[in-house]
Amino acid sequence: MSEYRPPILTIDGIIFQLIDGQLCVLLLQRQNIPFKGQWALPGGYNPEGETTMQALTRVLRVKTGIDTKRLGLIEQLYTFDSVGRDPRGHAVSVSYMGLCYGLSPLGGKTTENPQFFPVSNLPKLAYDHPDIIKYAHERLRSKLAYTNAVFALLPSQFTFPQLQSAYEAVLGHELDKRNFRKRFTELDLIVPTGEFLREGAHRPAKLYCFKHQSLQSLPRNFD
Amino acid sequence: MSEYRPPILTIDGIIFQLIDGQLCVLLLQRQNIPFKGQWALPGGYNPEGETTMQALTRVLRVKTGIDTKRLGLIEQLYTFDSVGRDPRGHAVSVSYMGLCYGLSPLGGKTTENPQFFPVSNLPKLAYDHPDIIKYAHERLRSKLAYTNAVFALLPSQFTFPQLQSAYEAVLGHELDKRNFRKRFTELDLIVPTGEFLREGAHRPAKLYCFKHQSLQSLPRNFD
DNA sequence: ACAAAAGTGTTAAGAATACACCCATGT
DNA sequence: ACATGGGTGTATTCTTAACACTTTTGT
Repeated sequence: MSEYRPPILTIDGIIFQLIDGQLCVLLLQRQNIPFKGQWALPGGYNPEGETTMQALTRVLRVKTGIDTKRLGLIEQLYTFDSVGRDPRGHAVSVSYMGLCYGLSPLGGKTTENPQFFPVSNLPKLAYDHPDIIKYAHERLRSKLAYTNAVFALLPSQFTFPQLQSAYEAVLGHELDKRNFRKRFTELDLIVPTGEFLREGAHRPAKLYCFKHQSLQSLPRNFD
Repeated sequence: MSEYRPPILTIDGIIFQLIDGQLCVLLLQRQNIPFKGQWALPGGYNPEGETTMQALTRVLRVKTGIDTKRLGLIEQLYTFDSVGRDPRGHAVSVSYMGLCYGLSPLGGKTTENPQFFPVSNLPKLAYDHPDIIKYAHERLRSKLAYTNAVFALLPSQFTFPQLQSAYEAVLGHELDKRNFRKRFTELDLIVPTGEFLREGAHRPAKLYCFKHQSLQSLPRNFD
């Protein structure tokens, strides 16, 4: 087993965020071949001695200025390993899905122009990244349906309309306002903070916060 | 990037089968250090140029005599990558869950004594394999709840009591016979073959087969 | 005739869906 | 006073859950 040679190991991050009621994903513009100039998911090499999670943290920090601690939720998605997926050679990519809120401006001294794009309107993408994003969106949809994962897409205080609009953006269809409020209230996941959000010429909205900022599964599904 | 060194890449298979109404998992007894003599999931190295699925197929064939074509369903589970999980060095393992029926005797000229063990009564296991099996069982449970995955645990012809018992073995609790039959019948996944299974001093059971032997998700959940 | 597992329907409780008006604010 | 989005309840349909006896066979 001494002449054993492993494939290259890489990681990719699919970082979702809601912007203007739209589900968006973080992309950057490649500065090198292959796919120079094209948009791609943030990703990079995973060397020996580093876990995939550590590699992801490093890559996100260096290439996008995002600290993984600012992701409200992060979980391993899938490992993509088609031999031909990277033109440079056999590369196995462990992908992670992350959810965040309010990271739009993207500090960091990066050269790769990181930006969030609406998943409904993506630019031409490098590698098999369109498939990976589709897969991640699918996973996110079901995650939202049977867990409290929305918390990671919202600010610490939020209104019921914001909460509902987060669900609608991810699920891709509208929900009935009264039924949504009734069901979500019964789940007993959120409490009113006592404050209100005033914005515009209309009734202010009650602010709520989640009781727990950790993932838990729900007894019944949203869809 | 020329001095980049990847971790070792390995694959592991979690192969489930029902035996005597119990959910069982395939293990083999290690002949080499580390963990010499202990039971472990079938697994092995994934060299450059081979997909994880190809590596799994090769390893299962060589170590257990099982052809992956005889698995009714196989899907990627998770990638385990704690740096300390293999005492020989940093090894990242892509795991696959497989479901099969009737592979008990295990042909093949193997030296590692492959055997199926009930998940409720496992021997001492090497590595982090107890965690991996727990994770796989959890996934299987939810897979059975919202897809037609049972087909992969049953013979091509089966009775309603066998079908129900497969669910009970995986879910770990009993189901109401009449409700189960009603709901499963409504799903319209199976058709009577016209034959009967006679075994013992009681009424023979109608045999059914699945309309499709491919994974599809169900509108409503079993649990 | 008896033991053993297969097969079959109904009812009641709970969950999901559809639906329309009043409320609080800024201009 | 009016435009804007926030907030609220009920009736109907569908789904789930609980439950007991008859049928067919082998011995």
